[in-house]
Amino acid sequence: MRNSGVSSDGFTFPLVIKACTSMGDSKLCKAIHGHVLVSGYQFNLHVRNDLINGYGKMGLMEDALKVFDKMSYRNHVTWNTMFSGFAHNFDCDGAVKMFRLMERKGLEPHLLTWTSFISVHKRCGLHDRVIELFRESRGKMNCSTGEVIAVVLSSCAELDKFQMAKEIHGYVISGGFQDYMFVQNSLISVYGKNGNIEEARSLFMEIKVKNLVSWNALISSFADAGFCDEAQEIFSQLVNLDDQKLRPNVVSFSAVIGGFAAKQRENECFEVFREMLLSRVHPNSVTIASLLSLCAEVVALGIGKEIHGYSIRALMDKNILVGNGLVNMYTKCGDVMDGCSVFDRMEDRDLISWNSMIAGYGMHGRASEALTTFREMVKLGPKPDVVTFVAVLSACSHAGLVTEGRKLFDQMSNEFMISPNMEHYSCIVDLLGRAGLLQEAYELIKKMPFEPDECVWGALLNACRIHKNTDIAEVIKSRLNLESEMTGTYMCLSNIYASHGRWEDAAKVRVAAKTRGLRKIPGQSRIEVKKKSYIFSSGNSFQSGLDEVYETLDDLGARMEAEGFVPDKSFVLQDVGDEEKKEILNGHSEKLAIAFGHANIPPNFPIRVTKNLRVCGDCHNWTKIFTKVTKREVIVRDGRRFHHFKDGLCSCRDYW
DNA sequence: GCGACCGTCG
Repeated sequence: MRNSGVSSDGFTFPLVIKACTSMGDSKLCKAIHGHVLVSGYQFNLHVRNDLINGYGKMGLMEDALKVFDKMSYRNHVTWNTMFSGFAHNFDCDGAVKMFRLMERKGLEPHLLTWTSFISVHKRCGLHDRVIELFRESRGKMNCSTGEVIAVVLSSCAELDKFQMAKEIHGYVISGGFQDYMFVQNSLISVYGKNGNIEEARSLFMEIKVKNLVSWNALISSFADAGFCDEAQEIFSQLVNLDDQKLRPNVVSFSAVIGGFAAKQRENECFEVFREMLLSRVHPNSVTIASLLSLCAEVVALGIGKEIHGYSIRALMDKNILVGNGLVNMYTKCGDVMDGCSVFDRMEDRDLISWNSMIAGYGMHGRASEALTTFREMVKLGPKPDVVTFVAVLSACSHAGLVTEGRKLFDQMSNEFMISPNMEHYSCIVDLLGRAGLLQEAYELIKKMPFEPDECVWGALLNACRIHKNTDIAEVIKSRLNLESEMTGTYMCLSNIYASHGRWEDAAKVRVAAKTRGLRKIPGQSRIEVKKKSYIFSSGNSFQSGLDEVYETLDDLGARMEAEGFVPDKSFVLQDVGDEEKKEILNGHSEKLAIAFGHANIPPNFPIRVTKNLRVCGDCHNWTKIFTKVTKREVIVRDGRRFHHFKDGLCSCRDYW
């Protein structure tokens, strides 16, 4: 057009600017801006609004502001476009400043102003503010838009405000928004997050023309509610539609993968991931984070490392979600050093990054590193939250740092203004209890501002077991909630009796638990051999390779006995299958308990494991299972904790 | 005769 000598006008420029914006070509946009300046259209309102829009969408808010500042005449679209720019750039402060400026100028916000202004709060995660602003806007405008309703419903879902969502659903119907697809999609999602999948499904059926978001909302509703097979079924329906406009995207795949990951169904999870790659749908940070979280839960270090490699090749390793997932995966798979090096290399760290690293150090018994990281976080990082304190307190508890733990517990409420919850009390009781300060722990429980739960009593009970105190154990027994489903507490009590040779009392507690139909969920162990994960648990038939495990255990047991090791029999084996009972009789399982359970491994105890075997996970009774064996070091996992044995010395206090 | 600003899902 320009080559043929036709000049642009106030209609041409907006179209070209829009094209630049959709290509994300900011250089070209600036060049067009130059043409605007020399061709006399710099005062055209439409052109200027489009320039503001383009710069805002391309992340150049400074350029957008320059255009805005130079304008002597602005209309409501100008203001709305600025708010939209702040929203796209997650700049809530900028939007708030602009809103105040607007008020100072005596301008009333339009419906679309409210939409953008509310949206920026949602994008910045300020969901409470979204709801406040929604009320304010409805009060002032006496109406709303479907777009705002979609945003507010999504914030309700984030805040678990399902009652409010229902009220807004009422407003949707009375206000005539019920046929608006964006609102319908949002409603599916909020009902789905509340676990009301039938309502989500019927809302979905009511949508006449469904888009991909509608499908994804339904798939994730089922996946979130734990119905991953149904989620996959809906996903297949979507695939079978064979509609060019409705091809599953990264969100659809990630929802199904996330559903299987949450259920620790790794086979299905990786199968869907493979399908995703074959369909040439590119995974993003959310997909990778789901897979890493699965690897962490099922202790699949090999696959976790492959995913780490994939994320590097896909240039995603700098992403904060991926980084957090890697720190979590490495530390939970027993590789605290690799977790640490990922953390050190992260360019941005959020609350979750810091919490994951502190918890990672804590579960490996590296309390001093956990505390150093915590202090560093206080100095440079985000404000510690409830999870941070669970991590530091349990780190102290694991390492027996009583003074530090007490100090942190006080600081938590006095300096950080975080009131301790049940988990924090469990940690501090565990800390004091393990240190033998049973009376102090008991006094603390009595002073708790709310009713202690089974975890708190369980921590004290466990301390009674360690320090062979039956007096306090008896008191706890009377305080235990009889409706409790915490079978672990009963089993601990039973073990205390057993350790004192009070076999009848031990049996009574067990019978009491059994008559109420309480059964301990069997502990499960996992072993990763050649990138394949094997699961075994007591009472179940084992997969192949068990002979090798027993061979190793026999070897360990024999060596321990040869070193003059005396087994700690304070635990009794319970809820075992017939096969295990036979093994207990022939002494096999006792060796297992010795090897993994409660060993005072003597100094310089030679640890040799055949055929590079790696076993991980936990069994309730035979709690400690090897996770990683190198020439000089053995890492053992006990629930969420890790114990490092090096040259016969263990970093865990229990083994001193 | 033509335009600008808002939104839902992992």
